[in-house]
Amino acid sequence: MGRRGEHSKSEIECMALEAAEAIIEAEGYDALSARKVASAIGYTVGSLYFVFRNLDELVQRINGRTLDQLYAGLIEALSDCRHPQQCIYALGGAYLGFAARHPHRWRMIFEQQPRDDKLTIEVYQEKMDRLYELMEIQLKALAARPEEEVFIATRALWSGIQGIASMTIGRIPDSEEEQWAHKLSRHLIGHYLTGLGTTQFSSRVNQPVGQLVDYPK
Amino acid sequence: MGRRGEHSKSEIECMALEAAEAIIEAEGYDALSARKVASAIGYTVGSLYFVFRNLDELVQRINGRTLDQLYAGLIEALSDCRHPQQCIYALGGAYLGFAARHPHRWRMIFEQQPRDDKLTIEVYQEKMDRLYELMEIQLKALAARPEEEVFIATRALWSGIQGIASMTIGRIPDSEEEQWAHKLSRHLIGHYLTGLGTTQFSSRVNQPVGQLVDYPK
DNA sequence: CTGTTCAAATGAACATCATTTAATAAAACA
DNA sequence: TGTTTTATTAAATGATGTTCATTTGAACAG
Repeated sequence: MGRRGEHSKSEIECMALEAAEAIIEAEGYDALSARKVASAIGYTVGSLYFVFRNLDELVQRINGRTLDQLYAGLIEALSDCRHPQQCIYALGGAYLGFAARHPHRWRMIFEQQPRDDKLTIEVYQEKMDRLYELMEIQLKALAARPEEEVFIATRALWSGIQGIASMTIGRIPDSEEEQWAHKLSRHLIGHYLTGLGTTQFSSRVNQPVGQLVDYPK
Repeated sequence: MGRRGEHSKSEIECMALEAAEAIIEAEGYDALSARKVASAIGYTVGSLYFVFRNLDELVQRINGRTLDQLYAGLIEALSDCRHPQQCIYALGGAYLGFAARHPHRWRMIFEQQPRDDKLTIEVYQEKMDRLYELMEIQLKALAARPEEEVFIATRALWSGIQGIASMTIGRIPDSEEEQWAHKLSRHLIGHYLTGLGTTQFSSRVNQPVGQLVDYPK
């Protein structure tokens, strides 16, 4: 039972975040409850509300930390690659690897719904932009393009990888699932970049078999 | 107050599903509750459990219906296109349109987590495969490729579109968001298909500026 | 018309949840 | 030592999903 002054406010905060993360990692988001977190750190529910405004805030804090860890993982992955294209593959692989290793926490980022609070969303968005930026840098290095196009390409590519993760990565870690995710990722990135490359000079030099028709503007 | 024998079991089931869909569409998944559905159809909670095993089952039934509607929308979209590539754009556009028009029900499909019941998941998977198939047909028509590659391409492309939807479509309908989603979709599909087309004959005829390096097998 | 049957429908009960708040106890300070 | 402050708790509130004993009313038997 947390004795008076045994832990500072920020210590309790940290303990709570770690306990909550452990619960989520082990049993999933639905298993998270204020009482469970409180008892895990040796306090009662009320104390949690002394530190966090509500459970939503706790979840958003965890999401922030998860995004930070993800960012660190991507940075780490970039140290193993040289050429921009290699780096893009590395980013995709690192993202999928993280999602596969921490499926519950990763899903939580996208499944939480903030009822109010635009402020926290801004911090959130900032962390997301940081992730985007890593891809943007590689795309810029790959080919000189108008800023607008790089912006779009970045979002399209990240979205594609995110989609692969969300369609293939289940609730419990499964190495076969992850392999499949990586395969899809390499396929999508590979062909997308090839397409980006060919349209650099001319958008329709190579008409494939079948009738390739331009999308109506 | 539902009088004795006023509605058959399947009628109540249908009423409940429609009421629940209306609640979700209007207030989101979190606003759904057994009591709310029951009172909406003029019955009490207990009666709901006479028809559905639990709320999870009701949600899965709704998801099934949503997937059916989505499928119908995609079929509809295919009637407006001629060439395979046009059709692929149309599929992507129809998917994003549906997600934008019914954000809550669309999200529910991916956010629900089945604790048990592999049986319902099979029906579920079957409906998903039907969606995949629509894309698969177009890809096959676009270019003759090994079956395995078409299989992968189908999943990669759908995943990409799904990712775009999940990253851009928020909780409340917003036409600007939807426009942005469509833009990303056209971009991703366009370059991906171009890439797929160029690699049909040779995988590296057009080396872009910057160093294009093959992904290590 | 009366009594019995039986499934449909109910509403209360249970356990759990997030959140609030009045009470308390310990530390800090006078 | 007495007062103030505040960290901490326990209990209360109202909502949730789910269960179940009870009731109700329609259909049928005599």
